[in-house]
Formats: sequence, structure tokens, C-alpha cells
Amino acid sequence: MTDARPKPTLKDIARLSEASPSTVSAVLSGTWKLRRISEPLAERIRAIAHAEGYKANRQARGLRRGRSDMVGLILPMHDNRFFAATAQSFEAEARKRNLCPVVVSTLRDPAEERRTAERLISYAVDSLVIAGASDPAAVGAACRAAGVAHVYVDLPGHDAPSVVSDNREGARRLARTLLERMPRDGGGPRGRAYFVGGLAGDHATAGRIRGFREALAEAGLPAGDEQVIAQSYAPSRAAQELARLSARLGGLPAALFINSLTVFEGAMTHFAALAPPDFDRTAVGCYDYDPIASFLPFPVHMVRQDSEAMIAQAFDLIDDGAQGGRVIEVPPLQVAPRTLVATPFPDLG
Amino acid sequence: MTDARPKPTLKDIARLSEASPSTVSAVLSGTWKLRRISEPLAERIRAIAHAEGYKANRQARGLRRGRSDMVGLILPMHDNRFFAATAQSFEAEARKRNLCPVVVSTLRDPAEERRTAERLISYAVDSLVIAGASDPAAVGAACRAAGVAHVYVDLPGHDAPSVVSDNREGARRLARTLLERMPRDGGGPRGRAYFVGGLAGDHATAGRIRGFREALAEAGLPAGDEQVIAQSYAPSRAAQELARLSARLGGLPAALFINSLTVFEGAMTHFAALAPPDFDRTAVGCYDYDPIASFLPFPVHMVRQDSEAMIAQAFDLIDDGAQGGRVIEVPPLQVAPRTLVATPFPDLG
DNA sequence: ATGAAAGCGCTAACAA
DNA sequence: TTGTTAGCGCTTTCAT
Repeated sequence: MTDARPKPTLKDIARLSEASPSTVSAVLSGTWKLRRISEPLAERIRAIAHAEGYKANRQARGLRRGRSDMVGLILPMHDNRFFAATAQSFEAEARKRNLCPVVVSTLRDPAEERRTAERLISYAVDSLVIAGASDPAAVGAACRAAGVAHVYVDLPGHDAPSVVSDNREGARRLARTLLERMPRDGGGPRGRAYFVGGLAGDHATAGRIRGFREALAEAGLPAGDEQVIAQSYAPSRAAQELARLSARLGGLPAALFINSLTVFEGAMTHFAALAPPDFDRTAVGCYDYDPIASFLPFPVHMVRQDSEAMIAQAFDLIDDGAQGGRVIEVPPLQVAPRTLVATPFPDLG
Repeated sequence: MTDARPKPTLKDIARLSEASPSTVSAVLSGTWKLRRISEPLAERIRAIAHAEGYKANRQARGLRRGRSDMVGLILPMHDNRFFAATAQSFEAEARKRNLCPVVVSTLRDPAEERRTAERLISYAVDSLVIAGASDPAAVGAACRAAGVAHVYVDLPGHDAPSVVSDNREGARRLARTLLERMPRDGGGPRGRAYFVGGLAGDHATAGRIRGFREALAEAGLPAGDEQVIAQSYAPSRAAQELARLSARLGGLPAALFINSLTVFEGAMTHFAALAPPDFDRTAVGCYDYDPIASFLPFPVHMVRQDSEAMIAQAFDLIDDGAQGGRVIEVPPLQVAPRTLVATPFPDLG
């Protein structure tokens, strides 16, 4: 497995091509416009380098140049659609700039998050994108101490620019969609739209509740406090709250704004416990996205964070050397139900 | 953002603590057992290093030591449950060994894959785990040329050890489960188990078909060729094949072994087109895993690759300096339907 | 028990 | 148009 002879270094190529290391370096790293090197020499060097399988040692180059051409993305976890999509966009943007992207997750452990940031910095990453930071201040301190450019994504920091979802606008749009779709047959206890799940104290949830309320107000149907149920993200709790609500209303409400997939799971178990629910009489929306969920036996309008746009913004901020705690809000995307047939399980809706 | 004064280097700490760089290095990098350094001196150095916020430059250290303490994972993509889980396990194992994990995806582009491998190697990663390689030979060549230890995961390579799923055993187990659950009311055209989806030529699918056939044979119900339908992974094609099958049988078969989530999506659209399908009369299994899918209105037995065990194996192989094209097979896990109520939508079966 | 010095592989002044 | 040289920050003999 290990090759017998050691990898050729720049000096080897210099010796073989009878040129000086600096010339070889210039030729091989594209700096050679400045050093008006003769085309034949350049060609010879390239040929020899290629023949010898020369590959520059980026640790050495980085050490000398004081930068690595690596950029890091720190995530809470990989196994999450949004963060995975974020990673994908991150890599695409990094490659556009000819940088080497590396992605690392930290499991929402502030200590691990900090350690990871410091590690990447010690490898001299040029910049860091920090998504869903659990302790932005700590990471920010490490970056600042090292003079490493950084941007927060999804959850804002204070010492550097942030790119977050426009929860309020996203929620407003989803709520509007639900209001359009919900049955218009008069009022009655079931005639209203309900917001379910999440924590009202949570920054994201708070924004979504505002958007929800605004859409309802716009439509001349201002929401009463009982229309917003936001005490938990837990599926079991969601199922419980929905059961209570359905009991009170005598069925599901005309529109259900479900705040996140975990809450949605809980909702599914509640639906399962019902006598065949009548989804003609209920418009369902979920502020979160999962492709399989859009294949459910009833139409679900979903919201997906625009990770692509967010990452593009993040890189712009880094490219521009933006400083300070500016927060940029990017509206999320709405995903129509992918239900191929209007009501896949006809007897259900 | 950028700090005014530059980061302290080892030399700075040496000057400040009135010790030599070599002593400081020894103290700070734990090598100091050898160099019987006095405890007071060590303590003083540590204190000063801490006070100055000294962080070793790993590019320099790596350059000198000829290794970086970084390990890389190359993935086809992030946005995939299996690969995401693989990344998570990879990071956990790396951290156990005090190595810095970095994850990069290559979108199944062999050129990108190779480039990424070379890049990571040029940063002197100590070893590389390559998951779902689209061109193992090219990556392997790069690793060998550089003497970088590497292991393939999920899809095998030939120049180094591989860890793959035991598709045959996984399929056998899933098929057994389906045979246990399927209605036993005599034969008839609908009384048999069917394998649907994937490409029979594909290595993974081929193994699964073998396992499927073996389970049926064990049960005294050897499969005829028409019971294996494996021409495509495409959802639309799957829907089409299922429609044809249902038409021929007069309904869904007693057991449906669905080979992958994409095929499953297609199956969903077919189910939707049917008159209310009767899932009392059909046991459904999917060789793939998605948590939301397990909340569907009918029970789905799912199979999930054991990424944790696979990655643990991969690290063992690297730790042991294993060489050559050995292939280790790890059986996948079976996930029972998480359906909380036996039949969530009672009217559906 | 500690220090001096060489050098990892590369780049960038500065010379020529 | 090209070569010489001095480091980047660290580890590691080899001296003492």
C-alpha cells in the first residue's frame, strides 16, 4: 500500500528539470505570470512534475503563505435535511472559489463546537461558516482571536454577520396558503386556523407565530390566543395537544399550521387515532420539509429553508469581508404537496 | 474582527517563560515524559501559554511530523440518511482517537472524487474512509501514491479493505419477516411474495435478490422468475410495474419486498391510484429506511444499513494497518414499523 | 534537566 | 528571465 519511494517534493522537480525551486514553484502554482518564465521551461517543468506525480504539500504551502485554502462548515449534525442541504450548498460555493470545503458536526455540544472551531482554526482554515451554533459567542471568540473570517447561518451570532431564515415571512406565506385552501363554509368552532407546536419563547417559533398572526389578520380573521398552541417540539406532546383540541372542536380545525417535523410526527399519530379524519375539511401545513411526508394520503403544504440562498449570502459576506453583527433574513421556500393524485387514498379525503 | 496583534507562537511562549522552544514544545505537546522536565517549569510554561491564548499551529506541526491528525471521509452526498449517519459515526470514531474528522462529498462525480481525495491527501490526512466510491480505483491510486491508509465503505474497492452491507443476509431477514406476516390463506395468484425495484445487474440488488430467493426457498415457496421485478430504481417505473402486477394478480400480492426508497415512492403513487388497498392482505417491506415512512397508514418493515458497525469496522482496519482487497460484510438492521396503533387509519386495513 | 540547531516543503523577497 | 536565500512554526536529534 505505502509506496516504496517517498513522494517527490518541489526540490526534486527543481533538480530534475534543472531549474530553481522558486521557478518550479512559480510555474506550478500559477504565480508565473509575474515571473515571465519562458514557455519551454514552464512546459518542461510541468511535464516533469506530471511524470513524477508531483503534488504540492499544502501543509507547507499553507504554513508559508499563512493560509490554507480550506474553508470549514460547522454543523450541529449531519443527519438532518436542512443541515445536509446546507453542507451541499457550502461545498458548491467553496469549490466555485477553488477552496477545499470541509464539514464537521458537533452534536449541539458547545464544548465540542468550540473545540472543533479551534481545531479547524489551528489547521488554518481561511474562514468558517457556523450553522445552528449552540454557543456562537465561544466560537466567535476563537475566530476573532485568530483573525478568521466567519459567518453564522440559521442561528445568529453577535460578533459577526449572520444569515437566518425569515421565519415570519415564511410563516405568513404558509398561513396564507392554508387560509386559501381551508373550507370556507362559515364559522363554527372548527372554522379557524390553529398553530401547533414549538416553543413560543424560541426565537424561530416566535417569528413564525407573528407571521401566522399577520396572515390571519390580513384575511380579517385575527387569531385568538387559543389558536396558538406552542409549548413543545415533542411528538407525544403534540399528539396530546391535538387530541385535546379536536375534542374541544369536535374534529380537526379548518387549518392546521404544524411547526416542525417532530410536531408533525406527533400529529400523524393523533390522526391515526381518529376515526378516519376528513382532510377535505382540514388544510394541513408544516413548517419544515420532508419529501416522504409530501407523499402522505392527504395534501401537506411544506416549508423548506432556502439553504442554497443562505449559503450564497454567507459566502458573499465573507468575500466582502463583512464585519459586525449584521443579520440577513432569507425567506424560506414553500413546497406544494407532491401528491400526484389529488387525494391518494380516495376514501380519506 | 481581526485581532490587532498576531497569534503567539511557540517561540513567544519560550521567550516569555525563559525556556527554550524545544522545552516548550515538549511540555505543550505531552512529549515531556521523555525529557524529564521539572514540574515547576512545566507548570509555568503551561500557565503562560494559557494566558497568552497560545494555540499550536497544526500546519507547522504536521509539516514537521509528516502527519496531520486529520482523517477524511469522502461521501457521494450529504443529503442521504445513510451517508449522514455514516458521517456521524465517522466523527465519533475519529474523536475517540483524538483525530480531527473532516467530511466532504463529491456528488458521485468521479473527477470530483479524485480531486477531493488528492486535496485531502495534500493536506496530509492520515487516512481516508471512502464511502460509496464511484471510482474506487482512481481514489485508491491517489492514496497509494501518497502512502495514505484508506478503507472503502458501502461500495467495495480492490486495492484496500472494504466494509459493505451484507445485502443477502439483510434481504433474507426482511423476506422472512414478510413471509411470517403475510396472509396464509392458501395460494391463488395473489398468494406469493414479490421483489420489486432496483437493477438485477447491480451488485447490491443482486445480493438482495439472492437473499429474497433463499428465504422463500427455506419456507418451501421457491420464487419463480416473475416474482422478481428489478429493472429500475425510478419511482415512475416502479409505479408502472406494480400497476401491471396488480392487474395480473387482481390486487396486490401477499408480500411486497420493495428495493429502496425511490421505488417505495413509486409504490406509494401506485397505492394511491388503487381503490382503497387492503393492507391486511399485503405485507410490505422496504430495503431502505426513512423514519417518516414508518408512520404511514400501513405497517412497513424497513431495513437500515448499520453504519455505526460499518464505520467501527473501517477504523479497526485502519488501526490494524490492514492491507489488500479484503471485503467485510456487515448485516443491516431491521426496523419494525413504528406504527403506534396497529392500523393507524383503521379503514385501510 | 534543558538548549541549540537543523529542517519538514513551500513561497516570496531580493539579487543577478 | 531565473536563482539564492530566508523563513513560516513546529519537532527532534544531538549536545551539554
